[in-house]
Amino acid sequence: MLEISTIREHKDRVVEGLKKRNVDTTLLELLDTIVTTDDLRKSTQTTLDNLLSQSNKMASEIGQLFKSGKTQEADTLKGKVTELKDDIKEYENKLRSIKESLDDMLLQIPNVPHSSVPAGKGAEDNEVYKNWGQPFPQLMDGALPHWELAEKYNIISFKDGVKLTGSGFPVYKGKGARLQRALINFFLDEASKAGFNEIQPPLMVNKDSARATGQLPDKEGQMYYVEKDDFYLIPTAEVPVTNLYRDVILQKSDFPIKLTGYTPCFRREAGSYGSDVKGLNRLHQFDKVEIVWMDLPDHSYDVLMEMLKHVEGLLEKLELPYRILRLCGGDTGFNSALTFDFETWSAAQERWLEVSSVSNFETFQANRMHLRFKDEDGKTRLAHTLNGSALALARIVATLLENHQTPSGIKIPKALVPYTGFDFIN
RNA sequence: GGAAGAGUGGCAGAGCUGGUUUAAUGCACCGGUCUUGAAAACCGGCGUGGGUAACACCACCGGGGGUUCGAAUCCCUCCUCUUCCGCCA
Repeated sequence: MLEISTIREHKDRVVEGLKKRNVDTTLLELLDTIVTTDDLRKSTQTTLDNLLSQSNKMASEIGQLFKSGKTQEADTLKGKVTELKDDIKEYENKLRSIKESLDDMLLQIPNVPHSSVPAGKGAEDNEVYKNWGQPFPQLMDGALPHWELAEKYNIISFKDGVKLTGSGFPVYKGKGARLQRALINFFLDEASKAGFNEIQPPLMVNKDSARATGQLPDKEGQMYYVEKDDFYLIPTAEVPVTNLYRDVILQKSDFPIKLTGYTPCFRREAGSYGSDVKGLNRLHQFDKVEIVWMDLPDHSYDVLMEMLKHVEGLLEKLELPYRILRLCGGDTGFNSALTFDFETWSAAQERWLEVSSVSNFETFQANRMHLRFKDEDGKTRLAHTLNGSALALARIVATLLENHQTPSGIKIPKALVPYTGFDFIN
């Protein structure tokens, strides 16, 4: 959520930024409405405060009168306060509805993109920031897509997943299961080496948490919901891990806060279809190691670069060709100011698969979460939050299988062998 | 799941027979005096948000709602914690 002060003081910058997102012009008009509604909020609040002040004063006068036995005077004063109460009720209601509509409006405004973000509508306008591992390794004749490899070597069963639960819930078996576990441990170890503190969070969160990181209200339909207890299954570790710092005021010396966590991720993926959902490409449950970083505002873009380096290192150790995209305005997530997507080349499918998304939210998320720190002058200011996948398992497994296949089986990258305990799947 | 008790400012801890306490006091923390320096002592400051040029002022005593002229204090409800019982990895 943007701060109203930002909209007030830097409206030009906000408008310019939102234009890069290719948003509807009504959204730009909303900015003015927000400011005028906020003015109304202030004046209504002031009126209400004055009424409350009067009523407070009278109430304590009544107390004094009772004490000194002047019951009659007290009673007449009571009548006066009762009259005030109608006004107070009225202004309280007015204020509440103003605040609600103000909130509704603010929730519609996405983050302002960073100056480096190119304008654009969608994926076709993203900028290739870096390529690695090209030209692509040539696959042998008769190379198979990962879902066929999975079946051939009996390491992943989509069919059994359907039987147990439904589509999008694969079952990993034997070396497939072992490969999953190896990747999780590899990613967690690499994150630990890079100074991220490992967290094992709950896999369900309450509404407050889902709201704070921005899943609610906009992405409600994407989450599995446990009605009886009012919990949501997490769509990413970002939600519980970031929420550790909800409603927290830090000291400057507490930074940097670097966290990592492995969790399964649950996504309903309503409306997805076609080749998109084939095999491991898009699942309802997948494993992911997430890194979350909170820091001072003036560090956050250095931090973003450091996070990129970390993810690059992982992909290179897994010997997977990848590219990094700087997302254009239209493709950048609602909460993000700057996002880099990592895509690995799925050789057999001949398409790119997104395996990581690294973003700087600046104060957008912190504002909603109330994550702040004390500045030197004693003022509380919003911190910056960032996060990224490091990495998302299922698609990594997909490209790993496809890219490292040989006529006799699948070769495990050297860096992973200590974790799998085998170097070949056949 | 059942029963009882409890949730107060960074921590500890009063207040809880409703009105000079609209949050005492102690510790911690920050500034000052004193000191060669430090400690001690003393003086002052010391929560969050709204609001103001700055004050004033307003809101917040687990969350939400209610009673009352007035609620940390009474009532309802939810959440959490502790203890006991039940169940159980």
